[in-house]
Amino acid sequence: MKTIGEAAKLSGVSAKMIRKYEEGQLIPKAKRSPNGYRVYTENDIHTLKFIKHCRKLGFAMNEIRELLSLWKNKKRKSSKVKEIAQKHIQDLNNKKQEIENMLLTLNQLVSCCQGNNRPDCPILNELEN
Amino acid sequence: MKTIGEAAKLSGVSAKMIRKYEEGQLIPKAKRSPNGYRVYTENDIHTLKFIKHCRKLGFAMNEIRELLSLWKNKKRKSSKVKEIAQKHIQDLNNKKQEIENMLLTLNQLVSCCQGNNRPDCPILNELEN
DNA sequence: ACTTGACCTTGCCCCTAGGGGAAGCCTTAT
DNA sequence: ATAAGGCTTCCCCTAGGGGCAAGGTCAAGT
Repeated sequence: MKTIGEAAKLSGVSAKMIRKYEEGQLIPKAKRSPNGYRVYTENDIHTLKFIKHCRKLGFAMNEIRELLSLWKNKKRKSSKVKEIAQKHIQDLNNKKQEIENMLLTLNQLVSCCQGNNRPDCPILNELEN
Repeated sequence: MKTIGEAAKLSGVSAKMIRKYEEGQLIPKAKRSPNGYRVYTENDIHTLKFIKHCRKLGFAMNEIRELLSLWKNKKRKSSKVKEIAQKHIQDLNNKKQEIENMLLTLNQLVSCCQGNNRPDCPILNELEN
C-alpha cells in the first residue's frame, strides 16, 4: 500500500495528474487511510503506467478511457483498439501538417529579415497584411 | 464604429477571443456605447488582424504581446523580431519531432495488430509494458 | 516529553487557446 | 407585442503545471 507520492514515483504520473484522473474517472476513487491520505495498490500502479504510456503516445483522456475499458475487457475485439489508434494517427498527421505549414512560412520570413539595428522588418510587414 | 460581432467578422477573430485578448491586455479595454456594448474602430480591427496572423503562425499570447509592442514601436530593432521568430521555429520543430516519434511507434503497432474479432492485441500489450 | 523543522497530502485557485453554453438584457423587424 | 438575434457576464471543458494554506507524519534536538 503506497501513498500518492510513492505511486507517482513508481508510475511516472505526477501526484497532481493522479488526482485528476480520479476526478475524471479514468481510475476508481482511491481508498483512504485513517488520516485521509489516498492509498494505492500494485494494481492501481499498473493501471497508472498504462495511462502514462497512452499519454506518451498522445492519446486524449476520452481515448484513454476507451482504451482502458478495452484493456480490462477480455472479450474485446482487437479491431476496436486498432480503430482508435488509426483515428489517433490521423489526428497526429493533421497536427503535423499544420506545424509544417507554419514552419514553411516562418522559415521563409526569417530568412528575409536582416535582423539588425534598424526597424524595417519583413516579418512584421507580413503579419500586418 | 463596429460592434464586437462586426469586428469579429472583419478581423477573423471570434467575439469570444476578442474579449479574452482584452482581458489579457493584448488590446486596450474597448470603449462602450451607452447600452454597454463594446465599440471598435478600424484601427482596433487592424490590430486584431495582426493578432490573427500571429496565431495562424502558432505564436503564443506572450509572444504576440511582444510582437505587438515591437510593431507599434517605430524605433524597434528588427533583430528582436527575428529572435522571437527563431525561438518560435525552434519550439515548433520540437513539437514536430514529438509528433513524429509518436507516429513512428503508433504506425508500427497498428501494422502489427490484426484488427479482427479476437481479443489479442499488440497495441494493448505494448501499452501495458 | 516536547518542540522544531522538513516533507507530504489535502483541496482549492490560477494559467494556456479556444470553444460551448446559460441567463438576462438590448435592438430590430414583423 | 413578440420573436429573432446580438450582446453581456459567468460557468465548464481540455492536459498539465504552479502555487498556497492548512494539517498530517516523522525524526532529531532540547
